[in-house]
Amino acid sequence: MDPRPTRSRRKEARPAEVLAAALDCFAVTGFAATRMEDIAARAGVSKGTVYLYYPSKQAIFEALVQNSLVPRIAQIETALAAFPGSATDRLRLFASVLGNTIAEPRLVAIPKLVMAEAGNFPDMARFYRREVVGRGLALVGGILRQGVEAGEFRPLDPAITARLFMAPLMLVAIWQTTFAPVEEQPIPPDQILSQHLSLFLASIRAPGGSP
Amino acid sequence: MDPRPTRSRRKEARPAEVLAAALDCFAVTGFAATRMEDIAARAGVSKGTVYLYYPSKQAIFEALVQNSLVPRIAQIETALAAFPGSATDRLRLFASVLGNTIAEPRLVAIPKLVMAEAGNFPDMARFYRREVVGRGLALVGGILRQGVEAGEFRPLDPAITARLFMAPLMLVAIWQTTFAPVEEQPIPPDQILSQHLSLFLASIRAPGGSP
DNA sequence: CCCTCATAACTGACTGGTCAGTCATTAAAT
DNA sequence: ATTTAATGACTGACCAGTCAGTTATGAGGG
Repeated sequence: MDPRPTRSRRKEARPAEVLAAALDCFAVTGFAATRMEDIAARAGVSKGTVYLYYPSKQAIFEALVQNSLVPRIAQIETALAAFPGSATDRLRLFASVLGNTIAEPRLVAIPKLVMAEAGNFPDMARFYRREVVGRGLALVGGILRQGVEAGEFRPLDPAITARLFMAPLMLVAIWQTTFAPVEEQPIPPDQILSQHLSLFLASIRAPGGSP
Repeated sequence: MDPRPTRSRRKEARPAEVLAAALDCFAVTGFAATRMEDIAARAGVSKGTVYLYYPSKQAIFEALVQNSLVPRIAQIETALAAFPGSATDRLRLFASVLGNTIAEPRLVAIPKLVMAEAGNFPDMARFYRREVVGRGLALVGGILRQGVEAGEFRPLDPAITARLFMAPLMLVAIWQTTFAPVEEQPIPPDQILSQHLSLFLASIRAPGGSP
């Protein structure tokens, strides 16, 4: 009579489902204000089941950070390693891949959570700083250094300039998840990003370079 | 015998003291994880006294946002109105005043809190968007428009470019309060900001302008 | 093919602790 | 003596985490 069983046994699928549900909840209410029952309900499961796969709320948070962003960074790293173009083209590629990531509010929620909870979970902040931010800055810094050596960019400090390159990307990400629901006349993110790319590239281009 | 009275009655000073204490607590543990007793203790007062002046924890949060940043923005607005220089100089002034604000971790904590709690308190997000972010962007946009009209900057979209100007300022602010305690070899914020100013101004300067 | 039975995935009522907010009492100030 | 700022023990709600009990599943036996 009942078409679908009220209970199902799917040991393999649960962890990922729980993580996805937790991310949805954390993204709108934050870490502290999210109840384990909320996560369970959204995952279509009871609270006890959540504890079968994760020993605590903090463990879910940690798994979330490790699962979602580190693979994404690794993917960008390999894409860039396989891409032989000029430094300018590689910066464009980086910005476009990261721009796509930023368009997913669920992924952007994670850095926001890390920032908000850095005081409560300093180990996670350290992990995130090293494995996500550090690797991202290293990638951009490497491209900048390559461009300077090739005479494509004027001399500049790669570490500082990498941060300046990333800043508008971060800002757009944060904006999307903080003020977008409240915005009256939103500006499309890609307009901001393409304007950023053209201003930024113009400002670091070596004097003798082609337009 | 007791040098200082265990109780003192200072109706006037309490609200500000409570706000200052609350800001300190929120800054390190976030809104949800801060207990009213923590705030009271840091203000040198009992929990009941806090409730004499603020009806709830959320009310403290709201008062904090209204008290700390709106005056600061107003102050920048009047400073700029009284400052007659070129658009370039006015941008420099804006950046330097905001740079000083950013150097105070206690003030930077507020936007971080607003971002983290935007989902729980959408009214506060709206207020902050309008009274702080909106006014800041309007100021920068106005300067940019003035510069374009004066032939000082090349033609550009003031709304978009204002956001690009603000991005590194925001990034430095967030960085200072998130990763700085975790950083091995920190980069001084003013190095980032001065590099940003020189790159940004170079990229928007009109072709015929002076170096 | 149907019917145990064993296994373990799953459930949700319960516990223990925490904390926002209250209020009867205390004491400073005038 | 009166007023009112200040106190802190108390209450009621809420929730992370537990565990005794329930049920899906599939193996083995008839």
